[in-house]
Amino acid sequence: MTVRQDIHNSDIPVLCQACEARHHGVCGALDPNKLVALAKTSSRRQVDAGTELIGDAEAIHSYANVLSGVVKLTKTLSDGRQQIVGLQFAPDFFGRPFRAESAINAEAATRVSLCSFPKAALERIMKESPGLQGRLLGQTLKDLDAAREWMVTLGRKTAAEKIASFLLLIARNIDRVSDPNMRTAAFDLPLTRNDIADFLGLTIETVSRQLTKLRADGVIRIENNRHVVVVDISRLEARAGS
Amino acid sequence: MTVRQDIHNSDIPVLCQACEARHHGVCGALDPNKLVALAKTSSRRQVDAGTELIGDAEAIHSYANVLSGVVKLTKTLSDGRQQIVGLQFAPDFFGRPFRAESAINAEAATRVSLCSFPKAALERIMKESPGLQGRLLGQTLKDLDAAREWMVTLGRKTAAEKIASFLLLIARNIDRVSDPNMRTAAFDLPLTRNDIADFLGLTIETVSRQLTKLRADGVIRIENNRHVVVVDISRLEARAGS
DNA sequence: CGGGGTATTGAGTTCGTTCAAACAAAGTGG
DNA sequence: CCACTTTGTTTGAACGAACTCAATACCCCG
Repeated sequence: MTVRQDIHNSDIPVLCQACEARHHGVCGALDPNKLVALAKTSSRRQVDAGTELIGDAEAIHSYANVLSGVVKLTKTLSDGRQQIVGLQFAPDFFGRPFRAESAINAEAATRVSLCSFPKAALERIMKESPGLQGRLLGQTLKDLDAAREWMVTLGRKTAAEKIASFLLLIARNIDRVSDPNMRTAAFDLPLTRNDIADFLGLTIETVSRQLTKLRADGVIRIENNRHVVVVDISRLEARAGS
Repeated sequence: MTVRQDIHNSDIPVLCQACEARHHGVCGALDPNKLVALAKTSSRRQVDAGTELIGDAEAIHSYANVLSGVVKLTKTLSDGRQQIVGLQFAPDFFGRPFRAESAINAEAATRVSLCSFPKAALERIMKESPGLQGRLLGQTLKDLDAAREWMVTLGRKTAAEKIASFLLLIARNIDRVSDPNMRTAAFDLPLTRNDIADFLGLTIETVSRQLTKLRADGVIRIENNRHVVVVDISRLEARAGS
């Protein structure tokens, strides 16, 4: 990708010029001055799948934009039962404003690249840029909508419908099938069977059986356990129980 | 309750003086001038249980503070299966900023009194009062935390644990048992068995059986189907599966 | 080729559901 | 005032979807 060199971009920190978050993420609310200030304290990094980003009941030191990969947010009961309560895809923002402690655990589900900045820096800039607070509210509302949507899936859908809903969620976020005339999709699953089970409130065996059933029915193909080809998206939607 | 007549309160609209939302709710962010402006367009009203406040896919015309009673937020699948995705207690704010359409349905679960204001008025004042946006973000984060907490309940808890978690939620919000040395609680259930089932992702029969079991085990007493006395809160907590 | 993590498949069980009936409280109207 | 509906709740018996436990298969990587 070539970086545009016109006069406007010259004010934008190099780090941010090609960043998706600058257009659709929280950084889009910032003028060049603020962006420079934030970029000074921010740092990009790549982490492997399985890296813990925010520990449950740990102090929160930083916020981050997800630039690529998938971050899973989990909660765990005292006896070890686990539930994934959210997935963050690029260019989502994550972190917990206005709270010293996090009630959830954030972990890289895949290899993830992040742009993170210290809590203090973001909160200072937030005071000066009301637009940033609005973006943050927007992100939070989006997360809330997603959480409530998933509550329906968890509380009222069958195992078969849960799996179909999950595959659609991934297809829409990884393969970006918002286009309704797109008939097919293909992607690598960002989650293991164990993660999928923890996301859907099922066991790994049930997840496996339902995937096998979708494959046997010709709705999907699975290659190497992780790569999924959705043969016909509308057939998958029909099984997701809208 | 007597209204204080000192010089400060004289600037506060009569409607707001005794209002809980002015201290803990979104209105707390407003100075007297802004409060007067908002109060001019706002109106109090009481509605009966079952009244629809926001229809799914309907345009949103107003926001509201819940002053008393309980509002349930529901989502419905195309075949009629329903899930309650949130409960709003006083002095919660509800309504959906930045979106013309609501994806959820809001209905009074009990008799509810509301202080509602038109969408446009709130959004205008929000531009002028950055503190209000912060409060709104705070309310949204609170809702998000509650939703994620409930996702764990829906996805990973047994029917018995779901019922215990539900009773604790109600006890904490209706009877305000935040005090940890409070050993007992009593309240009227704000939801029917049907609502409880829709909140917990269960059937009414399972809800009824689990309540009967808690009663048989001496953890709770039930009077007139609606009034619940929690004999020992810590025993209920032990059954909620933290 | 072997080994370790991950995924699939099978058999039996359990928890919550479904279907059905009885019960209770609160109207409604003759 | 009492039969009769209506609505909400409880209880029972049988069923089934998802779980548990156990064995087998797959895939990557050294």
